[in-house]
Amino acid sequence: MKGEFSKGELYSFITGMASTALARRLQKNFKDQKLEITVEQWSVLYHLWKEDGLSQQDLCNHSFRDKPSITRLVDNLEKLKLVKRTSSKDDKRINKIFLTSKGSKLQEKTMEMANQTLNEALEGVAAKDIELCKNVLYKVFENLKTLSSK
Amino acid sequence: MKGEFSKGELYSFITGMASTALARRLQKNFKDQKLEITVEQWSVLYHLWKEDGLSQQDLCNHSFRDKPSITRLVDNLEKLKLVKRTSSKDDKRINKIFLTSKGSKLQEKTMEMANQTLNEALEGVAAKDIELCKNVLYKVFENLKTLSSK
DNA sequence: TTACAATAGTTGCATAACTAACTATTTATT
DNA sequence: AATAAATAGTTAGTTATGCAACTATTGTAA
Repeated sequence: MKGEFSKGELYSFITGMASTALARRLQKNFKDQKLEITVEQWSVLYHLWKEDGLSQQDLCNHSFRDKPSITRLVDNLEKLKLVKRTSSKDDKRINKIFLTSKGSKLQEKTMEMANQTLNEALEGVAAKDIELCKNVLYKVFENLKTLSSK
Repeated sequence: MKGEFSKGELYSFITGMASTALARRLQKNFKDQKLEITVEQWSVLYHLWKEDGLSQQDLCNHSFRDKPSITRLVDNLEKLKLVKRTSSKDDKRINKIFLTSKGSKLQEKTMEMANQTLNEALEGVAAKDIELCKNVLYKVFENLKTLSSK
Protein backbone atom coordinates (compact mmCIF):
# COMPACT_ATOMS: atom_id res chain seq x y z
CA MET A 1 0.00 0.00 0.00
CA LYS A 2 2.85 2.29 0.86
CA GLY A 3 4.52 1.81 -2.49
CA GLU A 4 1.72 3.12 -4.62
CA PHE A 5 1.74 6.51 -3.00
CA SER A 6 5.45 7.15 -2.84
CA LYS A 7 7.42 9.69 -4.80
CA GLY A 8 7.72 9.09 -8.46
CA GLU A 9 4.45 7.20 -8.55
CA LEU A 10 1.54 8.44 -10.56
CA TYR A 11 -1.13 5.94 -9.70
CA SER A 12 -2.53 7.73 -6.68
CA PHE A 13 -2.38 11.06 -8.41
CA ILE A 14 -4.48 9.87 -11.30
CA THR A 15 -6.93 7.85 -9.26
CA GLY A 16 -7.40 10.65 -6.77
CA MET A 17 -7.21 8.38 -3.76
CA ALA A 18 -7.13 11.30 -1.35
CA SER A 19 -10.22 13.02 -2.70
CA THR A 20 -12.04 9.70 -2.98
CA ALA A 21 -11.31 8.98 0.66
CA LEU A 22 -12.42 12.47 1.59
CA ALA A 23 -15.73 12.15 -0.25
CA ARG A 24 -16.37 8.76 1.33
CA ARG A 25 -15.72 10.09 4.77
CA LEU A 26 -18.04 13.03 4.25
CA GLN A 27 -20.69 10.66 2.92
CA LYS A 28 -20.35 8.50 5.99
CA ASN A 29 -20.58 11.53 8.25
CA PHE A 30 -23.79 12.58 6.49
CA LYS A 31 -25.20 9.13 7.00
CA ASP A 32 -24.23 8.99 10.66
CA GLN A 33 -26.14 12.24 11.14
CA LYS A 34 -29.17 10.77 9.35
CA LEU A 35 -28.74 13.20 6.48
CA GLU A 36 -30.10 11.40 3.43
CA ILE A 37 -28.18 13.17 0.72
CA THR A 38 -25.24 12.11 -1.37
CA VAL A 39 -22.01 14.08 -1.55
CA GLU A 40 -22.78 14.82 -5.18
CA GLN A 41 -26.19 16.23 -4.31
CA TRP A 42 -24.53 18.27 -1.58
CA SER A 43 -22.07 19.68 -4.08
CA VAL A 44 -24.96 20.94 -6.21
CA LEU A 45 -26.72 22.50 -3.23
CA TYR A 46 -23.40 24.14 -2.37
CA HIS A 47 -23.60 26.32 -5.47
CA LEU A 48 -27.25 27.15 -4.89
CA TRP A 49 -26.51 28.26 -1.35
CA LYS A 50 -23.99 30.65 -2.80
CA GLU A 51 -26.44 31.81 -5.49
CA ASP A 52 -30.01 30.61 -5.68
CA GLY A 53 -31.86 30.33 -8.97
CA LEU A 54 -28.97 29.17 -11.14
CA SER A 55 -29.81 27.46 -14.40
CA GLN A 56 -28.85 23.85 -15.00
CA GLN A 57 -26.18 25.06 -17.40
CA ASP A 58 -24.80 27.33 -14.67
CA LEU A 59 -24.65 24.31 -12.40
CA CYS A 60 -22.78 22.39 -15.10
CA ASN A 61 -20.19 25.14 -15.32
CA HIS A 62 -19.80 25.58 -11.60
CA SER A 63 -19.76 21.94 -10.64
CA PHE A 64 -17.65 20.78 -13.56
CA ARG A 65 -20.22 18.18 -14.61
CA ASP A 66 -21.94 17.53 -17.92
CA LYS A 67 -25.57 18.23 -18.66
CA PRO A 68 -27.02 14.74 -18.22
CA SER A 69 -25.37 14.49 -14.81
CA ILE A 70 -26.98 17.73 -13.70
CA THR A 71 -30.35 16.73 -15.13
CA ARG A 72 -30.38 13.64 -12.95
CA LEU A 73 -28.94 15.26 -9.88
CA VAL A 74 -31.66 17.90 -10.10
CA ASP A 75 -34.22 15.12 -10.67
CA ASN A 76 -33.15 13.47 -7.45
CA LEU A 77 -32.92 16.72 -5.52
CA GLU A 78 -36.47 17.49 -6.64
CA LYS A 79 -37.67 14.07 -5.48
CA LEU A 80 -36.15 14.86 -2.11
CA LYS A 81 -38.00 18.21 -2.14
CA LEU A 82 -34.74 20.09 -1.70
CA VAL A 83 -34.99 22.15 -4.90
CA LYS A 84 -37.61 23.10 -7.47
CA ARG A 85 -37.28 23.56 -11.22
CA THR A 86 -38.86 26.73 -12.60
CA SER A 87 -39.03 27.44 -16.30
CA SER A 88 -37.59 30.86 -17.08
CA LYS A 89 -40.04 33.36 -18.54
CA ASP A 90 -37.40 35.20 -20.53
CA ASP A 91 -36.09 32.08 -22.20
CA LYS A 92 -38.23 28.97 -22.15
CA ARG A 93 -35.25 26.73 -22.77
CA ILE A 94 -33.86 27.52 -19.37
CA ASN A 95 -34.76 25.90 -16.05
CA LYS A 96 -33.91 27.97 -13.03
CA ILE A 97 -33.30 25.90 -9.93
CA PHE A 98 -34.49 27.26 -6.61
CA LEU A 99 -33.90 25.93 -3.13
CA THR A 100 -36.93 24.92 -1.08
CA SER A 101 -36.96 25.86 2.58
CA LYS A 102 -35.98 22.28 3.30
CA GLY A 103 -33.03 22.69 0.96
CA SER A 104 -31.97 25.98 2.52
CA LYS A 105 -32.10 24.51 5.97
CA LEU A 106 -29.49 21.90 5.12
CA GLN A 107 -26.78 24.48 4.57
CA GLU A 108 -25.62 25.21 8.07
CA LYS A 109 -25.36 21.66 9.32
CA THR A 110 -23.81 20.14 6.22
CA MET A 111 -21.30 22.92 5.71
CA GLU A 112 -20.18 22.50 9.26
CA MET A 113 -19.80 18.77 8.69
CA ALA A 114 -17.84 19.39 5.52
CA ASN A 115 -15.50 21.73 7.38
CA GLN A 116 -15.11 19.25 10.17
CA THR A 117 -14.41 16.42 7.73
CA LEU A 118 -11.80 18.54 6.05
CA ASN A 119 -10.20 19.18 9.40
CA GLU A 120 -9.98 15.46 10.07
CA ALA A 121 -8.45 15.03 6.65
CA LEU A 122 -5.86 17.74 7.09
CA GLU A 123 -4.93 17.01 10.66
CA GLY A 124 -1.21 17.36 11.12
CA VAL A 125 -0.69 19.24 7.87
CA ALA A 126 0.85 22.69 8.11
CA ALA A 127 -1.32 25.55 6.89
CA LYS A 128 1.28 26.74 4.42
CA ASP A 129 1.54 23.23 2.98
CA ILE A 130 -2.21 23.12 2.52
CA GLU A 131 -2.06 26.40 0.64
CA LEU A 132 0.73 25.17 -1.54
CA CYS A 133 -1.12 21.94 -2.23
CA LYS A 134 -4.26 23.84 -3.18
CA ASN A 135 -2.23 25.96 -5.55
CA VAL A 136 -0.74 22.91 -7.21
CA LEU A 137 -4.15 21.29 -7.61
CA TYR A 138 -5.55 24.51 -8.99
CA LYS A 139 -2.74 24.66 -11.51
CA VAL A 140 -3.37 21.05 -12.51
CA PHE A 141 -7.03 21.84 -13.01
CA GLU A 142 -6.18 24.88 -15.11
CA ASN A 143 -3.77 22.87 -17.21
CA LEU A 144 -6.44 20.33 -18.04
CA LYS A 145 -9.77 22.07 -17.92
CA THR A 146 -10.10 22.50 -21.66
CA LEU A 147 -12.44 19.53 -21.77
CA SER A 148 -14.64 20.51 -18.88
CA SER A 149 -18.34 21.09 -19.19
CA LYS A 150 -19.86 21.09 -22.61
CA MET B 1 -15.22 29.51 -11.61
CA LYS B 2 -12.22 31.19 -10.09
CA GLY B 3 -13.89 31.70 -6.75
CA GLU B 4 -14.53 28.08 -5.99
CA PHE B 5 -10.88 27.19 -6.02
CA SER B 6 -9.49 30.04 -3.98
CA LYS B 7 -7.92 29.83 -0.56
CA GLY B 8 -10.23 29.03 2.27
CA GLU B 9 -12.54 27.10 -0.01
CA LEU B 10 -13.19 23.43 0.54
CA TYR B 11 -15.42 22.61 -2.39
CA SER B 12 -12.71 21.72 -4.85
CA PHE B 13 -10.79 19.80 -2.26
CA ILE B 14 -13.71 17.56 -1.46
CA THR B 15 -14.89 17.12 -5.01
CA GLY B 16 -11.40 16.37 -6.26
CA MET B 17 -11.72 18.55 -9.32
CA ALA B 18 -8.04 18.17 -10.18
CA SER B 19 -8.01 14.38 -10.10
CA THR B 20 -11.31 14.24 -11.94
CA ALA B 21 -9.89 16.42 -14.68
CA LEU B 22 -6.78 14.27 -14.79
CA ALA B 23 -8.74 11.03 -15.12
CA ARG B 24 -10.90 12.53 -17.85
CA ARG B 25 -7.88 13.67 -19.78
CA LEU B 26 -6.25 10.26 -19.55
CA GLN B 27 -9.51 8.63 -20.65
CA LYS B 28 -9.65 10.94 -23.65
CA ASN B 29 -6.05 10.18 -24.51
CA PHE B 30 -6.80 6.45 -24.39
CA LYS B 31 -9.72 6.96 -26.70
CA ASP B 32 -7.76 9.08 -29.14
CA GLN B 33 -5.27 6.24 -29.38
CA LYS B 34 -8.09 3.76 -29.99
CA LEU B 35 -7.43 2.06 -26.67
CA GLU B 36 -10.74 0.67 -25.57
CA ILE B 37 -10.23 0.55 -21.84
CA THR B 38 -11.50 2.74 -19.06
CA VAL B 39 -9.22 4.51 -16.62
CA GLU B 40 -10.60 2.29 -13.87
CA GLN B 41 -9.78 -0.87 -15.80
CA TRP B 42 -6.32 0.55 -16.43
CA SER B 43 -5.88 1.13 -12.71
CA VAL B 44 -6.54 -2.56 -12.05
CA LEU B 45 -4.15 -3.67 -14.77
CA TYR B 46 -1.59 -1.35 -13.22
CA HIS B 47 -1.37 -3.53 -10.12
CA LEU B 48 -1.24 -6.72 -12.15
CA TRP B 49 1.66 -5.38 -14.19
CA LYS B 50 3.49 -4.84 -10.94
CA GLU B 51 2.55 -8.30 -9.67
CA ASP B 52 0.64 -10.82 -11.73
CA GLY B 53 -1.70 -13.36 -10.15
CA LEU B 54 -3.09 -11.21 -7.36
CA SER B 55 -6.36 -12.29 -5.78
CA GLN B 56 -9.44 -10.10 -6.06
CA GLN B 57 -9.04 -9.24 -2.39
CA ASP B 58 -5.46 -8.15 -3.09
CA LEU B 59 -6.79 -5.92 -5.83
CA CYS B 60 -9.32 -4.47 -3.40
CA ASN B 61 -6.56 -3.60 -0.98
CA HIS B 62 -4.23 -2.17 -3.57
CA SER B 63 -6.77 -0.21 -5.54
CA PHE B 64 -8.76 1.02 -2.57
CA ARG B 65 -12.04 -0.34 -3.94
CA ASP B 66 -14.64 -2.62 -2.41
CA LYS B 67 -15.21 -6.21 -3.43
CA PRO B 68 -18.21 -5.74 -5.71
CA SER B 69 -16.33 -3.09 -7.67
CA ILE B 70 -13.44 -5.44 -8.24
CA THR B 71 -15.75 -8.31 -9.15
CA ARG B 72 -17.26 -6.22 -11.90
CA LEU B 73 -14.03 -4.67 -13.11
CA VAL B 74 -12.56 -8.16 -13.41
CA ASP B 75 -15.74 -9.27 -15.20
CA ASN B 76 -15.24 -6.55 -17.77
CA LEU B 77 -11.51 -7.11 -18.07
CA GLU B 78 -12.25 -10.79 -18.73
CA LYS B 79 -14.78 -9.90 -21.42
CA LEU B 80 -12.07 -7.80 -23.04
CA LYS B 81 -9.71 -10.81 -22.81
CA LEU B 82 -7.19 -8.78 -20.86
CA VAL B 83 -7.15 -10.99 -17.76
CA LYS B 84 -8.25 -14.46 -16.74
CA ARG B 85 -9.69 -15.70 -13.45
CA THR B 86 -8.10 -18.86 -12.07
CA SER B 87 -9.42 -20.58 -8.98
CA SER B 88 -6.65 -21.16 -6.46
CA LYS B 89 -5.90 -24.80 -5.70
CA ASP B 90 -4.76 -24.10 -2.14
CA ASP B 91 -7.90 -22.20 -1.23
CA LYS B 92 -10.95 -22.62 -3.40
CA ARG B 93 -12.45 -19.37 -2.17
CA ILE B 94 -9.74 -17.40 -3.90
CA ASN B 95 -9.60 -16.28 -7.53
CA LYS B 96 -6.18 -15.43 -8.80
CA ILE B 97 -6.19 -12.95 -11.63
CA PHE B 98 -3.65 -13.37 -14.40
CA LEU B 99 -2.86 -11.11 -17.31
CA THR B 100 -3.35 -12.47 -20.80
CA SER B 101 -0.73 -11.66 -23.40
CA LYS B 102 -3.13 -9.04 -24.69
CA GLY B 103 -3.29 -7.57 -21.21
CA SER B 104 0.47 -7.59 -20.80
CA LYS B 105 0.97 -5.87 -24.10
CA LEU B 106 -1.03 -2.85 -22.99
CA GLN B 107 1.44 -1.91 -20.31
CA GLU B 108 4.09 -0.06 -22.23
CA LYS B 109 1.83 2.13 -24.31
CA THR B 110 -0.65 3.03 -21.59
CA MET B 111 1.97 3.72 -18.96
CA GLU B 112 3.67 6.07 -21.35
CA MET B 113 0.39 7.80 -21.98
CA ALA B 114 -0.26 8.09 -18.27
CA ASN B 115 3.16 9.63 -17.75
CA GLN B 116 2.61 12.01 -20.59
CA THR B 117 -0.82 12.99 -19.28
CA LEU B 118 0.67 13.65 -15.89
CA ASN B 119 3.29 15.83 -17.50
CA GLU B 120 0.59 17.89 -19.19
CA ALA B 121 -1.17 18.18 -15.86
CA LEU B 122 1.91 19.26 -13.95
CA GLU B 123 3.33 21.61 -16.54
CA GLY B 124 4.71 24.69 -14.87
CA VAL B 125 4.71 23.17 -11.39
CA ALA B 126 8.05 23.01 -9.59
CA ALA B 127 9.29 19.51 -8.76
CA LYS B 128 9.59 20.28 -5.09
CA ASP B 129 6.01 21.56 -5.01
CA ILE B 130 4.82 18.35 -6.63
CA GLU B 131 6.58 16.37 -3.95
CA LEU B 132 5.09 18.47 -1.22
CA CYS B 133 1.63 18.13 -2.73
CA LYS B 134 1.99 14.35 -2.97
CA ASN B 135 3.00 14.27 0.67
CA VAL B 136 -0.03 16.29 1.69
CA LEU B 137 -2.35 14.03 -0.30
CA TYR B 138 -0.71 10.98 1.16
CA LYS B 139 -1.21 12.37 4.64
CA VAL B 140 -4.87 13.09 3.87
CA PHE B 141 -5.31 9.54 2.68
CA GLU B 142 -3.66 8.16 5.78
CA ASN B 143 -5.83 10.34 8.00
CA LEU B 144 -8.98 8.94 6.42
CA LYS B 145 -8.23 5.45 5.25
CA THR B 146 -9.82 3.68 8.20
CA LEU B 147 -12.86 2.95 6.12
CA SER B 148 -11.13 1.62 3.03
CA SER B 149 -11.67 -1.85 1.66
CA LYS B 150 -13.81 -4.22 3.60
C1' DT C 1 -16.78 -33.87 15.04
C1' DT C 2 -20.03 -30.52 15.06
C1' DA C 3 -21.09 -25.79 15.29
C1' DC C 4 -19.72 -21.09 14.79
C1' DA C 5 -16.98 -17.47 12.93
C1' DA C 6 -14.18 -15.47 9.41
C1' DT C 7 -12.86 -14.90 4.61
C1' DA C 8 -13.45 -14.62 -0.69
C1' DG C 9 -16.34 -13.68 -3.95
C1' DT C 10 -21.06 -12.73 -6.22
C1' DT C 11 -25.61 -10.59 -6.89
C1' DG C 12 -29.24 -6.97 -6.44
C1' DC C 13 -30.45 -2.27 -5.87
C1' DA C 14 -29.61 2.79 -5.97
C1' DT C 15 -26.82 6.73 -7.39
C1' DA C 16 -23.69 8.83 -10.48
C1' DA C 17 -20.71 9.67 -14.75
C1' DC C 18 -19.70 9.83 -19.92
C1' DT C 19 -21.14 9.50 -24.73
C1' DA C 20 -24.31 10.07 -28.25
C1' DA C 21 -28.59 11.13 -30.02
C1' DC C 22 -32.66 13.52 -29.37
C1' DT C 23 -36.51 17.73 -28.59
C1' DA C 24 -37.58 22.45 -27.90
C1' DT C 25 -36.52 27.14 -28.04
C1' DT C 26 -33.88 31.11 -29.35
C1' DT C 27 -30.57 33.58 -32.31
C1' DA C 28 -28.28 34.49 -36.64
C1' DT C 29 -28.24 34.45 -41.73
C1' DT C 30 -29.91 34.95 -46.08
C1' DA D 1 -40.00 35.77 -43.28
C1' DA D 2 -37.69 31.32 -43.89
C1' DT D 3 -33.93 28.56 -42.98
C1' DA D 4 -29.89 27.29 -40.49
C1' DA D 5 -27.12 27.29 -36.36
C1' DA D 6 -26.57 27.55 -31.55
C1' DT D 7 -28.21 26.74 -26.85
C1' DA D 8 -30.78 24.34 -22.83
C1' DG D 9 -32.32 20.39 -21.38
C1' DT D 10 -33.76 15.27 -21.68
C1' DT D 11 -33.31 10.30 -22.72
C1' DA D 12 -30.92 5.87 -23.62
C1' DG D 13 -27.03 2.78 -23.03
C1' DT D 14 -22.64 1.44 -20.77
C1' DT D 15 -19.46 1.63 -16.92
C1' DA D 16 -18.45 2.38 -12.20
C1' DT D 17 -19.31 2.94 -7.03
C1' DG D 18 -21.40 1.95 -2.42
C1' DC D 19 -24.30 -0.80 0.51
C1' DA D 20 -26.60 -4.96 1.98
C1' DA D 21 -27.51 -9.56 1.63
C1' DC D 22 -26.16 -13.79 -0.08
C1' DT D 23 -23.19 -18.52 -1.22
C1' DA D 24 -19.17 -21.23 -0.70
C1' DT D 25 -15.06 -22.42 1.52
C1' DT D 26 -11.82 -22.41 5.29
C1' DG D 27 -10.49 -21.87 10.18
C1' DT D 28 -11.58 -22.16 15.11
C1' DA D 29 -13.60 -23.80 19.36
C1' DA D 30 -16.70 -26.52 22.03
